[in-house]
Amino acid sequence: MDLLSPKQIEIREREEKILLAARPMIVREGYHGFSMDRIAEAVKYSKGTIYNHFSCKEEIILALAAQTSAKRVELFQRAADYRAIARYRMVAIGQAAQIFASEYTDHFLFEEIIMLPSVREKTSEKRHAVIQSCEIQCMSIVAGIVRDAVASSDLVLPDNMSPEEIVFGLWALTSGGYSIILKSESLSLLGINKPVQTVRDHTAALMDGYDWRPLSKDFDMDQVVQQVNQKVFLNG
Amino acid sequence: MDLLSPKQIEIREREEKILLAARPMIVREGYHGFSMDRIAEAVKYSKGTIYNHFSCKEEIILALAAQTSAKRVELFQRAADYRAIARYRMVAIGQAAQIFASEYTDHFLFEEIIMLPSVREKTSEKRHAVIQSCEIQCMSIVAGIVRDAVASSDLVLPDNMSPEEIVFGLWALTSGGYSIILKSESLSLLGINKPVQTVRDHTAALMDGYDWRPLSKDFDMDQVVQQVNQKVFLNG
DNA sequence: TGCATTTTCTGACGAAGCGTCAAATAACAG
DNA sequence: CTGTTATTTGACGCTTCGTCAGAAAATGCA
Repeated sequence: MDLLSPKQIEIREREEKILLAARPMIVREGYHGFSMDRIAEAVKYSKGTIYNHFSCKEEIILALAAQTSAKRVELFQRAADYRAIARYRMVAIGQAAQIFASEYTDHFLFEEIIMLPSVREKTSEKRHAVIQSCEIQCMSIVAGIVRDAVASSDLVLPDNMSPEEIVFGLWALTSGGYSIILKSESLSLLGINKPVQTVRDHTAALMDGYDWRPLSKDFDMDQVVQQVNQKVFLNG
Repeated sequence: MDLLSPKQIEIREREEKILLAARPMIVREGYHGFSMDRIAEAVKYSKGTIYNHFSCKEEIILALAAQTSAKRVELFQRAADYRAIARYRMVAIGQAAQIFASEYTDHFLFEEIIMLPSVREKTSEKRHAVIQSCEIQCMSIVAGIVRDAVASSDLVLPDNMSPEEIVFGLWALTSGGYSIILKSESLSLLGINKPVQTVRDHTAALMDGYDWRPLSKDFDMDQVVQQVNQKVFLNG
């Protein structure tokens, strides 16, 4: 049963085509290098037609960010479905975040652009809501794991702290870490040589700080990571 | 003894005047709202003269970010000079970061703009180096406190982890946290109501995770924060 | 099929901003 | 006072954005 008319399908496909052409342009030439005229030329449609799909060039970047946001939810869901104790599933979430960061580097560029207030103002609230919903989904996936840990007494929440607030800390640490890694080329100059490993160590330390069992000294982290890569993400 | 000729002083003053006019314009109207023509009009100099000072409009934003970066170093230095055990001085650093985030909200906007690759390419390496040097100073100030903690046996570094790598974790957590607070308007929707407090709790948990003495359960955090605000930052 | 109506597409156009540079002005030196 | 150098100016060329009147295509109907 076709829910979409042929016309709608054509529109969808063209939208896809535009995004497909835009992505490498933005990555290669940055926010300023890419222009609507050049996209129009690349996809062989007139500028007016492009503007029928996207009300401004920022809207295209927003759509690209929405695409990658959805990918992250997928990765997180895969990680959360790993059949293991809560603490190990958190390792899987950490791996998901790392895979996302290395696989979809673009996303961070797009995100920074669309979050600039001047860009945000002129872009559709609706598409922002899509991204926000992905954010909420990721949050609730991870908060679910925290709840499981509490239910099985691996973790006792501090007074006045919700599972979501625990997740907020890990989120801040991870996103902050990767954002510094991408921005600051001087990390090795500062004495940090394996930043990705260091981020992982810190997330472990943070969970240890909340006394989340098993503590990281009480299990073989490398082995769990390897296990997760094999069973969850089918790598190696 | 005058090291600067009257002419040089005039140039300095004009530069200051330009930056002073630009800052609120950028904050109010964002990266796109502000233009060189409008700045020129505001300071009553011609566009050509503005371009004698700053090679492009992005360079102005870079200069503004450099100003605030220096302010952060000041705050961190003040915090590090607090005469107390290392762990309490870390509380002071946390307060410095919080004061910086609330006092110089602009900085985060400027930083995001200048870090965009397309912006970075066209701005002076020299001014970027100034900002990087501020970053290195902050890092070494905090790493110094970590070293003090190690020296007085309050902290034992994990194998293969340097003081700088410890700082990296706290830096990631704090900057990531404040960046989420600024960007994501949906935090309360996600169940996080006092995010600043939560960031503080997480930094404490992270240090607890490394078993940095005294553990946060073994001293009165609120009291130390209050003490720091009074003695170091002269507030309250 | 042929014609009317609606939808979609097009690219020329106005507006605005960037960065330049030849000419005007000011500063200075003799 | 005049010749030389340094600084300032704003008009100009160029690029890009986003629009919109008219062209082209699709659709409906007799």
